[in-house]
Amino acid sequence: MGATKTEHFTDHQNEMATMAKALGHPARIAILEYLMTVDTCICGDIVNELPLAQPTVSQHLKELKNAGLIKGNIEGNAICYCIDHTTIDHMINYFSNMTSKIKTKSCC
Amino acid sequence: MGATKTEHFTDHQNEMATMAKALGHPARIAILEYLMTVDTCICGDIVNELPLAQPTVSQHLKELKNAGLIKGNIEGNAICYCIDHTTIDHMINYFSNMTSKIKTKSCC
DNA sequence: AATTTTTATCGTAATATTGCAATTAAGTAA
DNA sequence: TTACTTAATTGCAATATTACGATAAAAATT
Repeated sequence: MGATKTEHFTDHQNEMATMAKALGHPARIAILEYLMTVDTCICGDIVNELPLAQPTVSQHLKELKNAGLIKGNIEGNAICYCIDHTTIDHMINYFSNMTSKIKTKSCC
Repeated sequence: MGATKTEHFTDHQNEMATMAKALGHPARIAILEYLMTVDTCICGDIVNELPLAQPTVSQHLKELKNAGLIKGNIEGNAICYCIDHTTIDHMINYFSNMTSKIKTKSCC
């Protein structure tokens, strides 16, 4: 035991959980916010923006990439990172539509 | 090592990461979706809705509560759960505002 | 009072995450 | 070719998460 029982939940629930999990670390929130603020893809210097060692940042970038939230492109010996609009929009829509889906009256 | 270095990030980044982390499991996505669909607070039967044992569900509910996403009220020998609109709205707004903050052009 | 119902907590095993030093890989520059 | 730069990978220790059986706590029912 110890592993998440993904097979018992819908694809959509697993997909949203995967994206939320990827953002479930302040460093990865910081990376995403940084990628959002720059007006072009950024090559490299994410490491200098974060208070973490290079291997640690590399690992966080990998997780964001695995979750589909960012993309990485090889450019010479550097790598150009940017937001993956398709997946991010998918996640944003999920949360944006939440308000209209909440039918619960506050009773607690 | 192994613990998240929260002290290096802003309060807001940590707060968003905490909420995202709480939703980073399909069972907790499922719980939240269930609480959203019912038009009143639900007493108990969340366990019957999920393919997980009662202690496991109780643990997931605790994490959602710790993240501030849901509230629980004692009602006799049962507990009435419902969405915490204040925090959920906070999270929803964060993601809703993302679209306008993304200045990056797709270049990858 | 004894039983049942409902939910939380404890204890524990399996697995996953976080962080980084050391190293590797792969391109660039000298 | 020999450095230098940039980023990924490996290996490992510390910590956290996931899951559930067993048990406890607390109110309701009999």
